[in-house]
Amino acid sequence: MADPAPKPDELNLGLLLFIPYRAMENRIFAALARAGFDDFTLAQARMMQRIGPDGTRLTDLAESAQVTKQTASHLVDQLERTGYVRRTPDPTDARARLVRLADRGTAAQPVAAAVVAEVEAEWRAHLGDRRWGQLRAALTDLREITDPYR
Amino acid sequence: MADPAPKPDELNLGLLLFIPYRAMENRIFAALARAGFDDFTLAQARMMQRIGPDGTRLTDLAESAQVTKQTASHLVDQLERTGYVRRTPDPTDARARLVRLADRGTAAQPVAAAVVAEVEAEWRAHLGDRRWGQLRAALTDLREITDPYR
DNA sequence: GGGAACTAGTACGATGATCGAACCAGGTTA
DNA sequence: TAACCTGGTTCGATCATCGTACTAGTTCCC
Repeated sequence: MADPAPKPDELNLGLLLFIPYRAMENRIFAALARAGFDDFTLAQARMMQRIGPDGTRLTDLAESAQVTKQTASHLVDQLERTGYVRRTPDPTDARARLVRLADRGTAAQPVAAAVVAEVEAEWRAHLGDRRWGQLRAALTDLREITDPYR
Repeated sequence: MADPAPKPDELNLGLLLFIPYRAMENRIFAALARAGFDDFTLAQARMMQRIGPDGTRLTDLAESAQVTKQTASHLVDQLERTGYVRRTPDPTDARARLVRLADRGTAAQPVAAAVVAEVEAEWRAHLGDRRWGQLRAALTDLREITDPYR
């Protein structure tokens, strides 16, 4: 670590990525809290965000969020207790269970989606359509060599 | 939260930013560990990374890393105990103290810088010079509206 | 088929990270 | 100088995270 940023525009790319990442996360989290969904933590939200429409296995959630299975399990436990998600059996594998959004989770979803759209619109307006497209494209491309999950 | 990624290329930008951010962080952390700097945690590294060449105030570190002053203080305590940083008085304000890299910290610095350079080179090779430049430029621009610190 | 090896998930216990509240000392302002 | 603000610390509680160990179901291969 320690790349003490000689000039403002020469921040290492890690920091450069971190800044908008946290900004997005904070915006979503704050908006959900304002809408009454204030009974979960940021770590729990990070799990929930990764649940697919047809449910997602715990192991996949853990891998995607880069935490251990135990941590993921712990967070899902809490989300289950507060009614955001539920575990259902995986028909294709009796060992596995699919984590799905429950009532409270599906209620929160459109709120989150709206904020994502809002923030993305702001950023797009700031950058302009062309540069916005380039940013998305570059990040999507980077995924190929940086995403251990995919 | 919960934007259950309909198609791979339509991940919300938060996730798209998270993936390479964590990839970079993990690479640096792993390389430092291999080089013998294995006696600090990721959270401590996140602090250290933000220390400027002339020292940085605790409050600034906390704000930049988006943790509370208490957390930052706690992490700096540990880094001080293991010889990575030290606190020196701030000549311009007797209340404040500047957190600076100590011997072990300055020893780790070139290792970290080398990995950052290596990873950036890989990414640049993958994207091509032009797209790489666009990515950096777009992220730097985004900072203007997403960086509460700056 | 049947055992070996592997995978999904859970349980337990320890440590780390993080926060809120309260506080102190040095600065700033009127 | 009194009131207020700001940088930092201390204390205690809670949350997040991991390593180790375990159970149950699956896959592989002779």
